[in-house]
Amino acid sequence: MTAGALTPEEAVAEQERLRPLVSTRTDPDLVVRHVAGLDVAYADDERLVAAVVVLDADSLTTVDSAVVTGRAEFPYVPGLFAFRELPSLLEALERLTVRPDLLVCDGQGLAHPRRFGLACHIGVLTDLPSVGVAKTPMGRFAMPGDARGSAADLVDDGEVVGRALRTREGVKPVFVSVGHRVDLDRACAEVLRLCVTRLPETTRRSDALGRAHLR
DNA sequence: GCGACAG
DNA sequence: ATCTTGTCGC
Repeated sequence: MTAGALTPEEAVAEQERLRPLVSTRTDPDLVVRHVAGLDVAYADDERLVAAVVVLDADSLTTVDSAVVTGRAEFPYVPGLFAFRELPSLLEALERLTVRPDLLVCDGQGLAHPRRFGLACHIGVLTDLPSVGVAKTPMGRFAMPGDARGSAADLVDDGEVVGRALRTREGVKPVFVSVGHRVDLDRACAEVLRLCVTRLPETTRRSDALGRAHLR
């Protein structure tokens, strides 16, 4: 037998198996000094580059990074997005020499049809606190105020699954949701302090690093 | 049957 | 995700 890729049905089953392990609680002693940003860049639908950067949360200085080139073993299917990027991202995380206190993922956490987006998945598998920061919403929301820091509930199927967060005055909000071992308020606070422009520096730098390695 | 649907 | 420069506005 070959170690074939999961079928979509098996992937859904895997999400439902792991979902109960997600924690929305923040360790009272959690101090976020090193924050990791995770992102994947694609050369085409096959070749990809997973990039992880670790920043000092106070100075926003890059203190570590890792890059892994790989191949997508799973098609892009909304709701199963994690299965496309997870293997390479986990490998990149293993190559870090600095252990992050928090993971910032490019995508959703609990704001997912089965409440188990990429941020939850990677958080549970690594047992590290994680948050999801998405550029487009997975749910409905009322537009938050114009000031930096304004926020509004992100609601899906009658549940608050995350928050639309204005990270920069007058600019379209981002969508923050809990991944693992952190609460929504703390998640938003951590994301906000990482933002100089609309997107967190963690995602901006991991994105730039990944693209640079496509060549 | 038709639309929705992270990256 | 990716294809893509200059340009309008504060």
